[in-house]
Amino acid sequence: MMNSCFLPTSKRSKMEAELSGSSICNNDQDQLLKSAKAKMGEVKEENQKLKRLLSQILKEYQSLEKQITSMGQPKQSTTETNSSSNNEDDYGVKDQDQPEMVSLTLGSWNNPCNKKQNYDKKQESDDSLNKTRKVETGGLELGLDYRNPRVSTTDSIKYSSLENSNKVLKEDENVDTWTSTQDLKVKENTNSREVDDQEILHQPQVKKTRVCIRSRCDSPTIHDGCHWRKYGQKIAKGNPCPRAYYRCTVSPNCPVRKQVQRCPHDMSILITTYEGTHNHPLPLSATAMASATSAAASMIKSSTLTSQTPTLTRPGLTTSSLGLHSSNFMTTFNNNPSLISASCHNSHPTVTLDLTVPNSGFSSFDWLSSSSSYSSATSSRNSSFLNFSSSAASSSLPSLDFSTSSLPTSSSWASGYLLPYTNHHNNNTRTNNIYQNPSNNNNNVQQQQQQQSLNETIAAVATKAIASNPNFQSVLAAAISSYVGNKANNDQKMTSFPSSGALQSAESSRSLALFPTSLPALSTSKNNASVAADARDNVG
DNA sequence: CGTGTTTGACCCGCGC
DNA sequence: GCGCGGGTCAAACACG
Repeated sequence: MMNSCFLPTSKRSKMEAELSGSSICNNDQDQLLKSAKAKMGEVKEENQKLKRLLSQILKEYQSLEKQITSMGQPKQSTTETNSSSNNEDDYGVKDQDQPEMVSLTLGSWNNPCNKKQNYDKKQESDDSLNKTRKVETGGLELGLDYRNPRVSTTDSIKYSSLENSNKVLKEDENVDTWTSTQDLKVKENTNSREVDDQEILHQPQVKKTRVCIRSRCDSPTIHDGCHWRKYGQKIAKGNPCPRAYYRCTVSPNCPVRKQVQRCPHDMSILITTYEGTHNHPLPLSATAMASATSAAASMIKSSTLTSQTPTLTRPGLTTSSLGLHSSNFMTTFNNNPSLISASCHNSHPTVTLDLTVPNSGFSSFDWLSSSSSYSSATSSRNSSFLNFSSSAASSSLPSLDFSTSSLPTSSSWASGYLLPYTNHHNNNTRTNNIYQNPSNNNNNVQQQQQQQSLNETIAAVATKAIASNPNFQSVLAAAISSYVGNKANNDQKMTSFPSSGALQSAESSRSLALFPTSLPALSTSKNNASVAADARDNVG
């Protein structure tokens, strides 16, 4: 803004001339321009392909939707779905009164039939003693549950059901690598991936998967959209800071626990450890965190990211050998080995997502809506959101917000609505955000051009990252779910992307801000490989 | 009065 | 078997 306003006229005109292409360029510049134009063309082409893909999947979704609503026993088709659809009584709210819920689950205990028993402490104890938990209860589940009460009260669809194949569900089960059960050994293993899994299975019994998130946070705890009740506090050995124990109180029987502790070496770092799987739908505001944690677990599961985890990762299985994981998203993690890692503490497989690493893809994981900030939220910041922002220059991921509607109090979560990127978010504190407020007085044409170019570049990068992800189709499905729900909800909650870009063209005026957090989180299925491969090829 | 927090006691798994 | 440490319970307390 400064540079364009206060540049000498001659220099400015020269720059403008260069931008407009009227100046005499040497061959290099010419080639650069040509290559840039070619890339722009590729991006546009990619946009069209994505758009077609999206519409195709949307059709698929709608047809499935019709099938499910027409089915007499809709729940039978979603036997792998978590128990959210049966939890109506837990909330005392009928489906039709509930806001749409997206349930991201991570961990085990996904057997809805034995849910109550599973959460019973004694039962858990028995399970741990038996050491022969069944696959259904001991497996690590990663699922997305979409509930749209306006369509049907029983259309709780696991995202993978969109894959239109039972094989997918089977594959998803087999993806579990951290189950301790011996039963898995009995399973027929016919492909190489399962052979890899076998190596994992030989490790000693492991407990529930934990996801540890390290983030810089001043408030006592990060706000992740769920409602927690503190039930204990301990001084852990080796750390002068007390460790607080929380349990999820969104549902009375929810087994999810959370531990919060300050890093002994850096008090500004808050270490939050999640354990267990929510047995209830999560508000969208909570799915952000669930996405992040699931993403970590998913990525750890699908490839070797660090050398710190010889027992939990798959030897010999690298991103290149996976082939399909060579996205920018993966690159982001691979370039920051400390960003995500897996370890095993007290037989708990633990995924650590370090959001304090500078210049990472998630360099500033801002939980602006910390519990302490809710009560003091002003009108200018009544929208709670978390932000996976990144440095535009160094990151492979664009800055995108995963926003939700405002939450009324610190002790209650409200129904979250997916609110795509809005500029007013940037007016607050994040000055390094690559998207600038267009209402800035210093804007001029050149800056707008640069902004647009930057946005397009970012969109291209995002598109590439998205398209090259094997979970692309699932993400699209999730996005569609979000889209469908929001469409029926209130279009006024949706705002358009600030500038033209791939995402915008992919879904008319709606940007899919869901992508950044849900990308790696939604699926462990390998069946998206073909889609991802196609997309990657298209991206080039 | 309902809800959430604090804190000492207790339980249990693990290592020696 | 014993001690240690992590995790949980539950009564007392605080707060709106």
